[in-house]
Amino acid sequence: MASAHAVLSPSESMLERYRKYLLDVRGLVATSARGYVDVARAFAVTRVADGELDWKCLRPEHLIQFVLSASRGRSTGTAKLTVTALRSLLIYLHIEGLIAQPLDTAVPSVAGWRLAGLPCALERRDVQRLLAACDRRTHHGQRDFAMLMLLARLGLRAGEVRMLKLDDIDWRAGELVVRGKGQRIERLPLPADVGQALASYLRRGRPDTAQGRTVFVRTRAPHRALSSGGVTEAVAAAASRAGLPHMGAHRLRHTLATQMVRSGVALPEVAQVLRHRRLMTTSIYAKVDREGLRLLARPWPGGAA
DNA sequence: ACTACAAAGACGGGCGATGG
DNA sequence: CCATCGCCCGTCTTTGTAGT
Repeated sequence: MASAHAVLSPSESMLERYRKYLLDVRGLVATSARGYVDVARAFAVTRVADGELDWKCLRPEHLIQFVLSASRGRSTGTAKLTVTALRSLLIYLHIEGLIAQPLDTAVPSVAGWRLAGLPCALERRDVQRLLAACDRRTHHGQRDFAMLMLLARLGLRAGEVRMLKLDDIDWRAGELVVRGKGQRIERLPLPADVGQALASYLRRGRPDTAQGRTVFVRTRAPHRALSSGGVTEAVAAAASRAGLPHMGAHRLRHTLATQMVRSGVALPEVAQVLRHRRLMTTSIYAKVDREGLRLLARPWPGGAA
């Protein structure tokens, strides 16, 4: 990281302007802008000649070359991000007058089929094992148990657990304010057992010296809010203690959705719990359900079974 | 039903506070 | 004082929304 006094290289100062454009003009959130700038940086190094950025000699084949080399051995999703970010950069360069033509249409498209894989849910007893793997006699266990309850019973995302504020819990109404993906804010009913886990952590597990108003803080000093890896880490550690395969926090969200569909809950209701805006997003779990039924139906009457 | 765009989450590697 | 492990960072992957 360059210090405040160091002179930024030509590409770093261009990238910094690009980042500001993404945030201020395009209105992206910081995490998205970061991903775009990362791609732009990788592209910029291919354009450096004699320590200067050279856009004049840029040709469509250079774009194709870059996408191919950046995507080799990567997932289709990553290739798509590369393409999207590269187009965004080319539009920016054109706006800045650095390239004469908006070359974004010269970037090749990436074919990709969504919903190809199936998210795999945990069995009910495995969720119980995961929860039981938290030693609730310790502060650490109190915290992890409360976080796991939010993930497993309410289907929150890891980031939503991390961002939860003390004031987001409405004990009287039995509701929870959730700050979701895309800067959305919604209220969710707070089941009694989840509320109990939270209350127990707040009374006995959360250090008095905790900084700020976030519910969950680091178990070790400084007792500040967890960063993005913290929640994932707690799930992974519990899975390891329970002797379950490695998993992250999102597995619990999948599990809740799949269990709801399997027990016959209507899709719009599942979508409401997951806070999906489009039913199409939820319908992946309907597919899971059909796959499950197909497996059950495999020993066809009259067959070998 | 497709692609593009956006904003997450997962994960390996390594740092450093902490408690022995 | 030093080994441990919870946590952070960077990179890659996955999930979610919108437009056509």
